Amino acid sequence: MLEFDILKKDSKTNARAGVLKTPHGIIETPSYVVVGTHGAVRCLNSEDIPRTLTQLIISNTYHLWRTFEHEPRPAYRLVGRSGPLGQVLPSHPVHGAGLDKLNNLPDLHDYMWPGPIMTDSGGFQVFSLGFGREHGMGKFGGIDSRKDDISLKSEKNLVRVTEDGARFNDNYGESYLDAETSVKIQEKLGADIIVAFDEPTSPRHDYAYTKKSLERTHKWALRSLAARTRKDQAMYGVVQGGAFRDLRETSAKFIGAQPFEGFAIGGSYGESMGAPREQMLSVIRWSAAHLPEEKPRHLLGIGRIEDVFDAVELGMDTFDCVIPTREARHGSLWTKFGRFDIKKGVWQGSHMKIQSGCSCPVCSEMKLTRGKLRELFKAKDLNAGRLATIHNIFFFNDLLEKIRTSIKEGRFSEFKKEFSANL
RNA sequence: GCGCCGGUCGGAUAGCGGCUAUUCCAGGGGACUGUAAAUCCCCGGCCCUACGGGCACCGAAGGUUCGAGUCCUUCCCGGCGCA
Repeated sequence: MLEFDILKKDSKTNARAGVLKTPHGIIETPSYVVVGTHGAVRCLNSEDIPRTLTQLIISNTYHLWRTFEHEPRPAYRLVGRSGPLGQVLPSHPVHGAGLDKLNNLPDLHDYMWPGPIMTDSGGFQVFSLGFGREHGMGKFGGIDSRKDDISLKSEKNLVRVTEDGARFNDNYGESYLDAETSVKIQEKLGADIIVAFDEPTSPRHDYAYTKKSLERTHKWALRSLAARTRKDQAMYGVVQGGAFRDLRETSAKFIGAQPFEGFAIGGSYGESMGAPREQMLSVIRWSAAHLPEEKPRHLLGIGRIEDVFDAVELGMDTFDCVIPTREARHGSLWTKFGRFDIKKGVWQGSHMKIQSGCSCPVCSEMKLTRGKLRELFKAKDLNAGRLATIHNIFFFNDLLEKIRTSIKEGRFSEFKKEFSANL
């Protein structure tokens, strides 16, 4: 169901280049994993995805389960079917809702794209809708970046975690998710790689809570394994333990010893115990050291370029992150010299390409200028987000391809240094 | 010339006697890390001993009032109508 071959190990670092084989295609690693939470990469059509060098997409158990239960058509497929680049045809209805929640869930390979897919367990929502909100913590940085006003940082905790699972109270009402339900949903969604149900802890949780939560996550991991009925899906176990070294090591040893086909490192990195970034790198170091070397390792939710370079260096194989897609929608376009905001006045009427020499379809086929893209953003044209998203995803995937090549050619460290210098 | 209507931050707006003048757009700045995010936050007249404070301000000038963008008078400007 999942084969992983390491083709080359870097001599100076723990970086490795490999191939991950799934029933729906192969993934060369290290690889970026594009986020398609609701069963669609936001702003893109199924036809756009193959043009972005994408190898693997991650969708979310919680969101798909909740939206398919309540909405006939998840809102994020509104862009429509694509025609030639630059055109959007009227959207087509996507039917899903009915009476039986689980029966309505689509197989993501039919619904989203036919290539390799992974699904997250919904575990992150236990945190992000729960203590994440209560503590004003996001995935990274320790605060909700959307709010400058400190009084607004803390919001209502919408989750109640018990030993058995998590009770949610979101916009749709109440719901309950546990390891068995998550696996059942993930089996219905049919991804090539599914993830064990876990509880990420907040950086503001103390040692005692983090330890207790970790024990729960381990229990849920075993239950997730036991709940499996399909033989064609791989399952990744998740290492937790906050920023506590002994807990991370314990977790990596425990999870690493279970019959998972791969492993993931999860968590939220905040300011409580030193700089968030250093904290994350330590966590990867502590965890990776105790995971079986021959199996694939995924870093959950991490995604800035510098983070990817460091994570690759520490032996991680795949990374998923909303940065390329979200920033694209928000007007941040990536180039090898860093990112720029396409909405700024300086780009009005500009004849410059997004990035000269870029071989993404938007730059090389459409030859879209910054001025034109800015115009689309200003007009709130749906193609603005779409074209920006295509460019950004291509940029990240292309970068990872270069990283792979550099590892295979034994010059990863040099490439990292060289590329980082321009950012 | 007469009569109506109107002049509020770059544009458009709210405000109908009560303390720091509203909102939207445009403009400037910033954020975004297993997506309740095609989103959110900040700035936007002048001055200062600048995480605070002072002074202005609603076409202009007077007036009424404890208090006026808001009421009155005159003037200026714009639109419409009538001569």
